Amino acid sequence: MRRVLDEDMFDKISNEGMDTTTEWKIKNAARSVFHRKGYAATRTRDIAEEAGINIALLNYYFRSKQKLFELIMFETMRDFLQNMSLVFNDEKTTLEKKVEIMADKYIDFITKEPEIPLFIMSEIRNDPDKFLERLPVANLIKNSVLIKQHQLAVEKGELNEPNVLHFIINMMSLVMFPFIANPMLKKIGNLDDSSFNTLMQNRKKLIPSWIKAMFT
Amino acid sequence: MRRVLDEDMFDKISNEGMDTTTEWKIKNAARSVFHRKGYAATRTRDIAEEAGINIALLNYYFRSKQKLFELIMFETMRDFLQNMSLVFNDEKTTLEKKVEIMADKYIDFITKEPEIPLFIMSEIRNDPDKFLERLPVANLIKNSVLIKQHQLAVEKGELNEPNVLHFIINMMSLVMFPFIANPMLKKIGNLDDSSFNTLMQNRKKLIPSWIKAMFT
DNA sequence: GTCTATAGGGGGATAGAC
DNA sequence: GTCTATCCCCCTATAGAC
Repeated sequence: MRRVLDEDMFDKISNEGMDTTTEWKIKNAARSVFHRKGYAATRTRDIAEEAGINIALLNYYFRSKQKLFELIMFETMRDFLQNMSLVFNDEKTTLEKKVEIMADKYIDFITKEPEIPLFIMSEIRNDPDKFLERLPVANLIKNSVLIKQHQLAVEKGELNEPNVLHFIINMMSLVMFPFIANPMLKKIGNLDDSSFNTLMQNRKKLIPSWIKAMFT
Repeated sequence: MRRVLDEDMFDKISNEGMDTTTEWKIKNAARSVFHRKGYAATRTRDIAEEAGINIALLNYYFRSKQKLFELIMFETMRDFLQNMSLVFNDEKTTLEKKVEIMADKYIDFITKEPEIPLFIMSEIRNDPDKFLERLPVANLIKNSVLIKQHQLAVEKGELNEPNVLHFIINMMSLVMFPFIANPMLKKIGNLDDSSFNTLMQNRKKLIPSWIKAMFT
């Protein structure tokens, strides 16, 4: 079953139980290599090798390196944003609780695929419009429950900083930056992968208390 | 005067009043393009064009794309670390004052060349040992005055978190992450370049007060 | 020092057999 | 669907004239 990739990207992202097909093996290898090296430094040969197939087959299924990359990029951003959206738009949790869940969920999510934050930021830089225009990045956050709750808290005088952007930036910074600067931080702190992960686990509890201290 | 690049990189980094030579034009173009696109996505043609010369001349002065890149990378990291070192190792300032200076100096430094944080993190990922082994990244921080002051403050019971790594990570996160996530944040906050810069100027004062709130 | 012309190699993509 | 063989373009680097 050959994939046609000319329609809406998001239709193509579902993986309907094809977890062991050739297509799946290629996509998995592509995700791994693209995440690790970025688009420009990745050779289709690397992907083929990691998938245990050859380049011809890669082009048979995905038409081109470019098309395969866009698929991976959109899938990755979808996962990244979905995680955020779920937390930001939960009607049942308080603002304070949202920070806890965000730290907890995101640190687990990124620990499993630690290359994702740097990958996303790098590739967005290369073509901001392409990936930001097509995805509901802004709306997803602008209309979120979290924004409304923050606005309400500001009006009640519960927060010392009215600009919600600082709130969002700081939350994201404290969670994601350590993964982006991972090699440098491991060097500075004499950490191996295991102790780095422990450090990040500790931050799950620290970050909510820090956010609270900063803004109240 | 042809450059020989086989010796210690740092000897080559001084620019002794050659601010208008061809070599200088090429290096400047290279810095700009490498910072913007990264090593893999950069073509020597791009650099030559931006410098207003041709590829042959680029190779005449710098031997190869690889060598030219390493020069730029080491210069960039040197500037990046030097800025940090000056703050971290000032004997005369308190820990609290260091945070103020760090936020102030770094935000100005990065605002002038906003691509630097993402550039450094991306290229270090591609070859962590190459760039981290040769530079005094770790020692520069481990033996710093800031670390000693932090240790002392912990012993006096003035800080609520004994691990200095969290202190350093949070300071770096709050300053650098916004630049790394720039396109996404501009999208989320409906910002143009000018209002983004204003936001960062505001953070100069906010970050020190936040750090204080977090740790005391 | 600076250019034009070109060599040389790597990497993406396809043809065609099975 | 999957492979081998091959095409061809693009990019880096160099030769050689000025």
